[in-house]
Amino acid sequence: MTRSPEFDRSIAVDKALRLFWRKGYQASSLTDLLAAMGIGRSSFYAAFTDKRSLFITCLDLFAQHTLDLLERASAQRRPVDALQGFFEGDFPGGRGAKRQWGCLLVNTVLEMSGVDEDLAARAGRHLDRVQHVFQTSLRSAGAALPLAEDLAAMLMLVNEGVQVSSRRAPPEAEPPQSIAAIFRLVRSAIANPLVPQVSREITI
Amino acid sequence: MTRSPEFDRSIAVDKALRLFWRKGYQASSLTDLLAAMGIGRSSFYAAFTDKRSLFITCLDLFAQHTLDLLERASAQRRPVDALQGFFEGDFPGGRGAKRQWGCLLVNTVLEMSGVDEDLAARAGRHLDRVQHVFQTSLRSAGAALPLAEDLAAMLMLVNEGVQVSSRRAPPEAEPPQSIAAIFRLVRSAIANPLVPQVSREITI
DNA sequence: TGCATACTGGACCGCTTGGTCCAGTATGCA
DNA sequence: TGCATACTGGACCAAGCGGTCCAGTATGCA
Repeated sequence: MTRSPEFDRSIAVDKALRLFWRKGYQASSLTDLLAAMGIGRSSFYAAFTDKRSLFITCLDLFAQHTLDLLERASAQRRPVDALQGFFEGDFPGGRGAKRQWGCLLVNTVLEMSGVDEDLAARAGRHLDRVQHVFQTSLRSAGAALPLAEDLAAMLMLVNEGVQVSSRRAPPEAEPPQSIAAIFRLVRSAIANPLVPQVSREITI
Repeated sequence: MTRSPEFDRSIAVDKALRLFWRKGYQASSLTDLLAAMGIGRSSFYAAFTDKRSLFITCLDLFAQHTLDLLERASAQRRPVDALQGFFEGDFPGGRGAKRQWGCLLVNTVLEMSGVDEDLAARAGRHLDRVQHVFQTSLRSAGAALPLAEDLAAMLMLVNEGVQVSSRRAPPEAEPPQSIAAIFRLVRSAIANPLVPQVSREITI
């Protein structure tokens, strides 16, 4: 009765995700996508409606993978260790994939704001959820609320920055030393909250 | 004899720069560019050869503006204050422009790597020069060499990250509190270099 | 074996893209 | 005033884009 598609949907989505991840939304042409996914045009539109719809699927999938990974890492290690491991390159798609292509969410915010605000906002909402996980980890590591907020926001900036520098480095490069330096700062800020806690209002 | 063009070249380049800055390279179509610059197609190709060539011009110009601004700021204020001011939104194009559209160099690295490696590498080289200025400022603020290197690399990551978060915030938003938090960490690391200086080799 | 189902490959479409070309025209000089 | 210069607007082009359509075919069931 109902024939099943001749390709594995989840594998095809994964292939598409990797292409979008590497080249961005606009630069991934339909022809590129079809070649990467190994399917024909009709099958593509039958299964995924649209290039844009497929991209949204990939975006949501990527965000879910990222959150899952963070959650699993936090369950196994001390919270700050888990965060550091995340920054140093553990990621969906295997170790090193993150450093090679950056974070699809970050890339999308940058590429699509001013071009497709809905896509940019969607990626931004996913990033908010990631930041919230950062904050939770920091709190459970002992950071008080305002400090945890600040540090989470900072890690978010760093996370976004890592993606950029990763794209400038050869794929086999070591994770940047600066990550280790940042986490030294983070640990010392948590261990010794007295120092930096001066007058949020005045400094701003 | 030689007629001068009817448009002001530097103004036209500036208009193009702003468009590229806001929308990115790929999403800025020739039609968009012509409308923004207020010139016709033939004049465009006569004056700038190519869309790509014009983009390179804009990229180099932006980098030069950025370096000039950093240099001027460092001459007027204490080095770390100058850096913080830079991060909080002083920029070519007026205060707020940076936070609104990010850093063209960062945007270009992300958009063009995997698409046009030469453009990405060019933007990356400009970013290296910016990072070198960061490092110089930090050294003159009293940071020893390895610490200055680490902090400069960290600020580079943060710089790149700021661009991303800036695109997610409304244009009139205040500079993120996390920048103030980061500079508190930076100042305390310089003032108290004992704490974080533990075993670079082991941590990596 | 034969039919109905529905998935597939590829021709095709209109549109937009970056880029070329040329006739028209404004300019500066004699 | 008239000419030579060279800049300009807009028609035009091939190529590539995302998306549609249909004939062909492999599948599962009776």
